[in-house]
Amino acid sequence: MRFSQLLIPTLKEDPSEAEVISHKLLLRAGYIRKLSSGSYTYLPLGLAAIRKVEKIVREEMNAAGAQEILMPMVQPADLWQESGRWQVYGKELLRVKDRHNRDFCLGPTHEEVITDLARKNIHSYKQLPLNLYQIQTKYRDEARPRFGLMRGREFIMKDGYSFDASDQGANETYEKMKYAYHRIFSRCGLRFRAVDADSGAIGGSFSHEFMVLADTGEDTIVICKSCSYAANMEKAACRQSPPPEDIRLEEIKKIETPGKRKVQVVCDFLQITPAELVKTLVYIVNGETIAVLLRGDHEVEEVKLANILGVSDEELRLADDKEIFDATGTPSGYLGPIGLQIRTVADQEIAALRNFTVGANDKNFHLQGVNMGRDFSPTLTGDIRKVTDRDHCLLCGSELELTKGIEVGHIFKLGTKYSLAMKATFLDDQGAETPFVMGCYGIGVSRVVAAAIEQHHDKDGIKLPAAIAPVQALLLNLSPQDEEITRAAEDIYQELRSKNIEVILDDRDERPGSKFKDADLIGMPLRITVGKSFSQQGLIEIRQRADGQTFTIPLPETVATVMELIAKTEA
RNA sequence: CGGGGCGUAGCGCAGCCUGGUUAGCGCGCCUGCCUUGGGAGCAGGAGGUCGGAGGUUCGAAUCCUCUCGCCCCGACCA
Repeated sequence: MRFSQLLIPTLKEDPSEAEVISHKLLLRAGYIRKLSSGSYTYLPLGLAAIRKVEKIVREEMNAAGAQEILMPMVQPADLWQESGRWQVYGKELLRVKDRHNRDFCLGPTHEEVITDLARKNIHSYKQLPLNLYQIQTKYRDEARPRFGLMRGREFIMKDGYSFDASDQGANETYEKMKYAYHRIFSRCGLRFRAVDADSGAIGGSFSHEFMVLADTGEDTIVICKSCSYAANMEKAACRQSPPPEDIRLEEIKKIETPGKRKVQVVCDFLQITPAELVKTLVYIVNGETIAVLLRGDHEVEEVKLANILGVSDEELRLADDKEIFDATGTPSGYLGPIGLQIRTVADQEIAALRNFTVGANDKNFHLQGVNMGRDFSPTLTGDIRKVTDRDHCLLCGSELELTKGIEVGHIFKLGTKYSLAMKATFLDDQGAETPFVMGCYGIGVSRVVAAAIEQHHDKDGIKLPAAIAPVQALLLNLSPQDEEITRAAEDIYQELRSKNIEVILDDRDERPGSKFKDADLIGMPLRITVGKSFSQQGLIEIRQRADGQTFTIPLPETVATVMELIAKTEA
């Protein structure tokens, strides 16, 4: 491939629309162009990188026993009505009508289609287990697409679905997929962690997210500094504070705190720390008003709260000031658990507190010396807060670290949610009609490319890992007018091609400076330069993009050296 | 969906507040000369319904109304 004939529209300046580094570089390096908010055209380099990721995904999925298929992107509404998600899925599901006025949607995911496929074609346990996947463009009408390929409306996804005859079989398949995912992201050259995730609304028993570690990540994950524990915020647990020593329980004192409502203000006024105060939040849960007790320095994790209440997190929200007053007769800021007439959920940390401060349920008053159990009893107690970096690992007690991650993969054990809803069954070895036990496994292929750039770049441009770089080498002919140099560059080019080494020859009539700048920007692992040092000393320069290491060698050794360097990065 | 910002040449921007000649600048693009190891230089040139519609005015990129698009924060995100 010749640079002069490829569409690689590089940009000198950052496009104003891009915020995060991967978005800026993908645009500047001519990998992608935007069509409209959240949808992008993949130009030759961008597509080549995506194909590399796809290739790795295919190899590992096939090796794990999965089979590739391709399902329609436009899906009939009746399947979604059958699973119940036509109503539940919300605005993200882009719905369209055909010429007969029948309802369809653009597939954001394919559980319904695959389950329909299975129920129509799999009838016996002898056909199981079955693991199918596809790599396809997905459409989700995102409320707010952002960050280029990171969160688009339209994006390329590998989605896989497994069908097992038993729960145990499904667990084994899940583990196989987990292993395959580790291999896939390792081969892509990514630093990542698999974290425990909340399987929440989807149902099913467990779920892991594969998170690429990067500051621009949209998700917060919790990882242990010394053991392997890792979880996302919704799921992360930590050690409870130790049970208190024998402390004398004080009497309750009512103290006037005029105008002091915010935790920090009350604490400053009373000369205590937020950890010695218990705040009372009010939630509306399916119309019911519920009080939530939490240490002053902690925050609610709504997914955990929803789980303990046995509802979905969409069914709860914070009450506004008027709702609080109507339900409790007290303005917000002075609420407390003592004497409250509504159901109360306490975070488990409060059990470890003694003689703490709460609102008095009386405007401008707080109570000190309060103790749970003696003075009030919550309806429910449990872990309902977000873990902080001051907490300690549930498994080993070491320090925890909060870090940002980009979700590039997510695996779920679905169980029988869809097979039951859609009556997808087979006959087991006893002749009994049994629902499939399912799992589903997603990888954001286009997002992987963006995440890789977030992790691998410098001030000059992209430094994609060799495994997913569009091509392995960029060959610079610095003087297309110079016959000798051009002949040498062409010879190297032909020889590399004959050895099946992917290479782009920069044969453009540009000055050397521009070629070097573009080379750094588009970021191929190896840069091979034929220029002045060749005409003067017969030497070729090979430079590694990743670490800047440079080799100057005689022309005849060039191709062998290139092959050596490529082999080394693959090892 | 709530809050904020921005739409002027392919890209990045100025001009708008305070209306008034042919609407500017840098980069890119085209032609020629020159130059050739880190985005050179000189000369010439092409390229704009100032996002769109309506209004105010003798006159609108500029003021007003509506509308479309894009970006950011939040909500949302199987």
